[in-house]
Amino acid sequence: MTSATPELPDCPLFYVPGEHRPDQSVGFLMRKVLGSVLAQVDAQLSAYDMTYVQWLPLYKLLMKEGNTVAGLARELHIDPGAMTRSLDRLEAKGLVQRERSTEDRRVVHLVLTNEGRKVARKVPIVLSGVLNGHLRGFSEAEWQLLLEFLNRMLTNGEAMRRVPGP
Amino acid sequence: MTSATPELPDCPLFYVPGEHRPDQSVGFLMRKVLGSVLAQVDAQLSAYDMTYVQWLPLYKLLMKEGNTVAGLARELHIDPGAMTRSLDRLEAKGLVQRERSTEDRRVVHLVLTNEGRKVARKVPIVLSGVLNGHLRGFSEAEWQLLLEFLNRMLTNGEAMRRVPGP
DNA sequence: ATGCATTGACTGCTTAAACAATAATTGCAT
DNA sequence: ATGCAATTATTGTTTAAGCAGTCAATGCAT
Repeated sequence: MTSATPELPDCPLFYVPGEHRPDQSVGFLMRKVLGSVLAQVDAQLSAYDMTYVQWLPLYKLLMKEGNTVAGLARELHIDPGAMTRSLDRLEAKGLVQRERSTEDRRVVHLVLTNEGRKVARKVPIVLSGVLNGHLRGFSEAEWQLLLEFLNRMLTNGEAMRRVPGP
Repeated sequence: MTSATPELPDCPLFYVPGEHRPDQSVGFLMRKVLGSVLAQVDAQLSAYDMTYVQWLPLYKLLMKEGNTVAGLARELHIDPGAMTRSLDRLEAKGLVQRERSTEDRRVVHLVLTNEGRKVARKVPIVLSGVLNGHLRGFSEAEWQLLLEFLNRMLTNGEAMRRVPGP
């Protein structure tokens, strides 16, 4: 109809299938950066018998952003089934408790134990330290620019989800 | 000894534990961006009964960057055990073949089947399209800057690994 | 040349997340 | 009010990755 180009007209051509160089791919690099951050965070959190992913629901509970299985699953963009099993592990460690609701007997209310609250509050310290460490040498402006880039990529991604790509 | 600050002296303080805002965290944003990229790539690859992570070893084989279980595991920074099971699935799909080495009878040589080669070559097309889509509106300079930022974070991460943080 | 450490592949167990199916509620529409 | 649709939590199954342990083969040192 329009032309023979397989890409949308206003799409940059930074990446061309023929010359695929992983070390110049934002996706590949971001995977590595994220892997580095996660590894160091988890290494420090192992002292509390905790990991980053296990902390996420605890933090949501602490911040009162959800207090049911389905609520947390929606917040964390994961499957309710996965959430159930995550909570099984957290409950086994004595960090959260399940309490069947009396108003709506389908829902289970989740509450942090004292131990859970204590652990949940320690994680942001580790997180901040590791992130700051990875940003050593960055100016405030550079940091803001990086955040802007990431937000723009996210917006582009959502736009593509609405209008599936070429 | 030196001072009371809990951070290394030349570490930026972009993130402070007290005021933890996930939507301003590079880690959190990168997780979301990467999730978006991966979801769209895998959605398109499902047409070939393939996923991004399953493609990685195929690509390494295609590029002749490793042709044994241990070699691929090292290249992809994953556990040899995980690699074995990945290859089980790829072999079951008829994309790779195992051939016990005759020189060193411990090693298993991996070879792409014709089907495997065909699939492996299709993935970079999808990958490029999705990445370009996420970079819509980026100038060449901005893209380069983003790559530079990521590389600097990676270097910082490696430095921290050598000298474990504060 | 024998002994021991290393390497390569594999297996069992755990965490994690996705999809699908199920059972028990709840709520809404006719 | 009864029936059906939606919601909630859970369980099974698959893919994936990590750690630890096993077994066979190799190679190096004494």
